[in-house]
Amino acid sequence: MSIQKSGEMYLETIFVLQAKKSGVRSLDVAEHMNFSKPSVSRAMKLLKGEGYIDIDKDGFITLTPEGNAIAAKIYERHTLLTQMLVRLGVDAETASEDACRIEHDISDASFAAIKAYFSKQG
Amino acid sequence: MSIQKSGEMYLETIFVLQAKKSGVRSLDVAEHMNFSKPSVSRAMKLLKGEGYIDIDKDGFITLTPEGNAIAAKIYERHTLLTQMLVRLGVDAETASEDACRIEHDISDASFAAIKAYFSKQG
DNA sequence: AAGGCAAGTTAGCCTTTGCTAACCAAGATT
DNA sequence: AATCTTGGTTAGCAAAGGCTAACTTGCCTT
Repeated sequence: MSIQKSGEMYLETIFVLQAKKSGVRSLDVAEHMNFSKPSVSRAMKLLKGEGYIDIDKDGFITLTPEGNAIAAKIYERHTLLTQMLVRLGVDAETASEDACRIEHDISDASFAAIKAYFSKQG
Repeated sequence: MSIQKSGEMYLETIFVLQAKKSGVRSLDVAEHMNFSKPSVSRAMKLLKGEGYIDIDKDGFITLTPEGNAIAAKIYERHTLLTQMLVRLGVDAETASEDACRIEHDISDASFAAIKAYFSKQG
């Protein structure tokens, strides 16, 4: 079966952490998401098995091209949906929290429509 | 713990069915949602235990005031989110499917903001 | 060398929520 | 009366995805 919401969240987190620091490990992901080490450990094993990430012998995680594509897509959604909500008057924190859920739920078509609408004006 | 997404979906379905026919039973819900009878049976037991629905001796289901409040809220979200997406150019079916997921995820604040924006103009 | 810390893994539990198989109970039909 | 159909329930499985407890491993320090 295809990737799940939780998988998308993990990939997005890795993506974000990679942008700020060099060398992302399981523990960084756990801290950032507020999950336990074993939860992340299992998730990483699955994501690796599905070909979305690589883990080197020292435990450093990198996104494969497939993993990166998903992460980047979700991250773009997160950013744009947050912006949209903020523009409509929602406070930044709430906007980000809501975006974090919607980003996994919305179809490509709907996201494209929202993006088009809120890009060209506001 | 508070009501779950799945609970919201069941309540919304009962709400919708109530609007079209008099006397909603478990089986109607199952058919409408494409779920098995036992799944719905269990869900109804839970919703009843939580005070969201009543079930009479003949199996007819009615929403309690609390259940109705949730159902109406979710249904309003569904309707308005669908409308919004359609207005942005998404086809009706996709819009409805996406709305069906987003309706459970969004905060009151964000929904209010979207509603205000898309009500006053277009 | 011996102990201590940091990162990860293993084992196994729990909840949610779908499912099937099989059963029960009540009316309707033959 | 005997059977069939309808609606519902019971029992128990499965997957996803969180958790804790406890172990391993490797390094670092004393």
